[in-house]
Amino acid sequence: MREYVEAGAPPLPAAEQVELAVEVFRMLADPTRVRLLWLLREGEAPVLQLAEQVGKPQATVSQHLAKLRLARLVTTRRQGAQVFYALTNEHVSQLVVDGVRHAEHLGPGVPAHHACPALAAPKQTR
Amino acid sequence: MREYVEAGAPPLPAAEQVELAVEVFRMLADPTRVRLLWLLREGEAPVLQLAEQVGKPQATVSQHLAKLRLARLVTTRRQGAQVFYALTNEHVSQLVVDGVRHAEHLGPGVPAHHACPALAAPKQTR
DNA sequence: TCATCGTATTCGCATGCGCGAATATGTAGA
DNA sequence: TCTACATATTCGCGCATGCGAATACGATGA
Repeated sequence: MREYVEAGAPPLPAAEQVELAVEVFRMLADPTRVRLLWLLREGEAPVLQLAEQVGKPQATVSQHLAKLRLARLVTTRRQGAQVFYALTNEHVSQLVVDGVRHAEHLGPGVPAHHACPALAAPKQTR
Repeated sequence: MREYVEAGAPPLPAAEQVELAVEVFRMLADPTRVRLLWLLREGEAPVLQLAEQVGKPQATVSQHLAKLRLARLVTTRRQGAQVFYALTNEHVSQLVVDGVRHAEHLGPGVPAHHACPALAAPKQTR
């Protein structure tokens, strides 16, 4: 059995890419922001509406939206005095959905269903 | 107080689900842990090897692996004095890959001042 | 049993972040 | 102009966390 090939060059991705990915994950590492992004999947919305829907003060939501905007996860559109926020692309939506769906499989007792039909979850190592 | 809105906009997912997803994202919100998970995509590995590959002291890597284990993202297998860590399932791997690939999509120019001292070089002894 | 290696844990420091309260900016309408 | 509304920003507190150094635990072999 051959193991991995270890040389002086590990298969690590570029450092900057890791940093960028971490930046995105850090944005998703907050319940309020996840809820905001989740709501924005339905379409654009102004700040006050989002604030009411997530049950947080307007200033807090504005701060979170600002961070999400800096991280390029959402974009803005002015209409009169209001500012409508929207997801930058569906990739963001996909990440959020995947995270939440993955969470289903991780409960305190891992009671999730298995995608394996007729197989009692053997150890399929990749 | 219920935090559910019945204004035609459906959907905030269950609170516990959001919390679980956030916990997963928080695990991914650290460069060292992302690198560890990335390396584990190649297969299981003991702590010291991982420590050398990510260029961090053994104690630090052990702490991160412990957190990942508590979050159910990795599993352990003893063989003699060593402990081999491995990814729990492919969902984890998928999330990491998606995050990194999404990072590529964002490209350069994320936020503002980003004086990142982060270099994945395994020779940085801080 | 002791000695050694691999791993896990504890401690203290510094940093970053979410939150709330108060305030500033800015945009329309009368 | 002034007024009202929507959003953005600043400040300070409290809490969580990554890191390194030192140490403790655990398993193997002589």
